[in-house]
Amino acid sequence: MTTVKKQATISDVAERAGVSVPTVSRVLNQVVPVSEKRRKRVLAAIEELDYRPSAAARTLASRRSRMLSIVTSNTSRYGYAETIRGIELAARAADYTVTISVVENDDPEVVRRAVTAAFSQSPEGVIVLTFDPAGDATLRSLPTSVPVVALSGARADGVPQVLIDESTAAEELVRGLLEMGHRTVHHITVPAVHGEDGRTTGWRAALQEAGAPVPDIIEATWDPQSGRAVGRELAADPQVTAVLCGNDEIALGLMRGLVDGGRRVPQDISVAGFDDHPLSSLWVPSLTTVRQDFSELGARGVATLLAAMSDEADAGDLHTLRPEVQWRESTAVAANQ
Amino acid sequence: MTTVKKQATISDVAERAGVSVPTVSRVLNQVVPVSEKRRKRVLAAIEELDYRPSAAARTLASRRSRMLSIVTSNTSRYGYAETIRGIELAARAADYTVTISVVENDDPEVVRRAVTAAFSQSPEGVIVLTFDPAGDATLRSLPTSVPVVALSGARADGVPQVLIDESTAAEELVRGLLEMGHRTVHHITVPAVHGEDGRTTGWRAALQEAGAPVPDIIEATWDPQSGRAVGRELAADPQVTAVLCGNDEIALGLMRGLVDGGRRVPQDISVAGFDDHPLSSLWVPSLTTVRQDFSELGARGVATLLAAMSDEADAGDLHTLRPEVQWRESTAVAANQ
DNA sequence: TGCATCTCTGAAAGCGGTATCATTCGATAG
DNA sequence: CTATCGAATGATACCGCTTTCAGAGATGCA
Repeated sequence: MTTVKKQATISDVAERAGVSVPTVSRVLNQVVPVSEKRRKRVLAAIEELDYRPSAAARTLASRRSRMLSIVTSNTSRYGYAETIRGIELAARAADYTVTISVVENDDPEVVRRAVTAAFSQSPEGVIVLTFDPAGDATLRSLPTSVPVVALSGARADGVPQVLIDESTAAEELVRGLLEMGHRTVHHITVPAVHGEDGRTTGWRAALQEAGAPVPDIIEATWDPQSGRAVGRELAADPQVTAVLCGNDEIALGLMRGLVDGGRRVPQDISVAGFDDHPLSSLWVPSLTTVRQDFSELGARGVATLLAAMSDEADAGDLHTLRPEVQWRESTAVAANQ
Repeated sequence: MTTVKKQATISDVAERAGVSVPTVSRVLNQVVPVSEKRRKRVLAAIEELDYRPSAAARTLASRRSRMLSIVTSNTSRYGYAETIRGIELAARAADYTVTISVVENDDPEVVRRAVTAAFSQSPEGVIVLTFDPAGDATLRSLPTSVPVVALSGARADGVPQVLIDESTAAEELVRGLLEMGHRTVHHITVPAVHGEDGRTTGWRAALQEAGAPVPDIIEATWDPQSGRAVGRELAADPQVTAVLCGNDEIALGLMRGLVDGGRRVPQDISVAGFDDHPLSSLWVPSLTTVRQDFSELGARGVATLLAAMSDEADAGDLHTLRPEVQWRESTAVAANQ
């Protein structure tokens, strides 16, 4: 079985180096100067004993956990995973450790447990991914004992926030599609926050501005297979010539469903997604989509949170990221009927 | 700015409930009985003060952090993300919190920093994802002060391990392809652990067993675009009629590259992947691949680690998961030439 | 050389819990 | 009513580190 040898403590190091415990602490935290002579001895002792400070003891004594907590409903889906990666990178650069707590859905009890888990480590700040109802519900039930930042695609009140301006990008996409001769653009959504997400808002605005009909919204789940099911249905509807999807995974599923139903993309139907999933440019046809810089979103989230933690930010703060439309093969001029 | 009110401590609760501090601790940990009367008072006080125990203080006093640490080179790629999700779920069920530390590559300094980060929280156990060289290097430089489990696609020595038996599945895949009339099967790998991964071993074994030629291995990176580049090259080589890829993302990239080069899948060339990425069944054509249950891998990893933590496991332990071949549209009988 | 002024260092007191152990309480038996 | 014993409770001592705070050395200037 694994050999277990006891971890050295700060007093082991102090003893070995022939200095007091606080002196070791000082060389560790390098804020108060320590004479070169002792400093070297301490460093050597640390090396020899393979000493690693106990984060728990540090947290307790300093009342600073150097931890940030992420609350999210999902860790493996592309946009979430990339955002989390961005957060973890930025946090590490600022010398913070990140813990993740997962809220599967917006059930109050589930939310409560996730919040408790998030706070059990006494984080100095919390980042909530409000891409969906679960994140949204969490945001509303967070204690106010610690600074919070929301990362999202739609506005939320009372909390500093980094927002991806999905709405403008969606408008651009829809406008482009209309210019290609499509009578209107259908829209498939993923379950959104309370109210409406920016993609939907932009989509509707662009249609109305152009005087185009606004079709009923089609609701899908987060599972790409649900896009396929929708695709099979839409394949039968000759009215549909262009579809904007809430994310790329749904779009890819949709394309497959359309093919299942005997339609061709983009000759018969144009399809656009949202996110620029790493596989979307490899699809046949490659997918027109909106590139969102999720890891940048995460990094900005951390920056905003650190600002809030040092009182340099407030609840009104709003940082906006401009996503970028990528026109690719899955969209084309409308067929002459 | 965000309102900050001070967190209640255990002695606030004790005072409010009119009991001693240890009594509060006992109702919290419910291991020693407490009279119903006091118990109720304590619970009420906890509720009223919105008290949440400090994990740091607990860790320090009990020498049990209730933390598990994952070391991984990647958090957003499919297989990794799913495994991490499985770990997090299983850990939570066992009342453990999970921290992740990322090793970007196998540079010794990078590895050292990741190890330090992983250990700073005094985890009670560590899970290493040894899917690649970075994870592998980490495993070799981990201190032995804490139980470790490796999650992997190839054998590693001296550590309890959960292994996906890729080799058998790869053999099955190659054998199937040969039976479809392909002269041989080419193989594209992703950067592997030292030595060879199970996919490659199984691939070679099946070819040799059938007396088929064993082509040179083609090396790709973890980036799906590298698969596309390979595809464009292979499209020009008439010898190539079947390709086994190290993972689905490469396979999807490859298919795109083949299409770019004017070849059809599966009519001209059969392609198979590894992982059963959620999008692989939606591709056109849908991808033949090997379904790996990553979240089960994570769950088993936690189970094994918990066993090791209670001395019920040892370094020789090896649990094996049998993945399952999924035959889909991207593979077909060889064209008559 | 003497004294004020900085620097650097160590002693001591916690941070918020848990573990140990002695004590008290309450119920039962005699 | 008292003796007895187990169950419930509280006092006390840390866990490993940081944070005062005061003292010891080193340095500068008169």
